[in-house]
Amino acid sequence: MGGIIGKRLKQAQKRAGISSQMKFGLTAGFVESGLSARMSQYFTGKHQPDLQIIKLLAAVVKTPACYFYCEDDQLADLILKFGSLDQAQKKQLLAFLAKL
Amino acid sequence: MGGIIGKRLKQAQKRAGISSQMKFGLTAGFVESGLSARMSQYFTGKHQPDLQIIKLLAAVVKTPACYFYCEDDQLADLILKFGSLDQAQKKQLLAFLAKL
DNA sequence: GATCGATACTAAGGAAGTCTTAGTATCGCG
DNA sequence: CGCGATACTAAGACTTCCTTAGTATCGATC
Repeated sequence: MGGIIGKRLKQAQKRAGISSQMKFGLTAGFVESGLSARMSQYFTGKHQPDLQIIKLLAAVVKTPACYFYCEDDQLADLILKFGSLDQAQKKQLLAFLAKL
Repeated sequence: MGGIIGKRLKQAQKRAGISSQMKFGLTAGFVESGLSARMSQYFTGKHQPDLQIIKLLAAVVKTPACYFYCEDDQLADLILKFGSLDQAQKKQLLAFLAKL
């Protein structure tokens, strides 16, 4: 029941090799006091961080912010991979897509 | 000033050929009273709708919800087009991406 | 096995945001 | 002009998040 944001946060943290929710938040620049509770609330889906907060977390794991709102696993995968392409590859991909 | 969500809402409304913010919201199932103000606040970026609300609006314009959080225009375009592919085409696309 | 630190989580109130109400301004049209 | 439709804004009601305080679990160390 964690909600999609929590699920994606969990995946992103694991992928980036961050050892705890706390470190995830600290690296994003959040103040330490009460952070454990806050992060937990995001991960469990109790509360929803707004886009500004998601952007800070997304930057830590070098992932497009919209990834955290994506319910479709295939599309999430696409967003992830797109984020790690260089500009030439992005053009190739969009060209391929146009011909489908 | 408008924020990315407002910008994407505007684009999506235009693309879907919806004549007003009000109709956009009504089709999404929101109650009529005060809706004009609400929609305007979303469009101008004064207030941020949460993901549940974005999902209802996204369904109206047949667009993945994460599109509305996407700041990169290229990626937004990719998300849009991905949403209109059939399953076979999606597989082709992901296969192409794997070979990049 | 007891203790300690680190981690994840929850409850409850204070803080900050959204939603509703009410109203303004603009535009096109009869 | 007068009217309806549209987009927008201000301010309070209302809802949600953030902070404080505390619980529970797990490993490691003694």
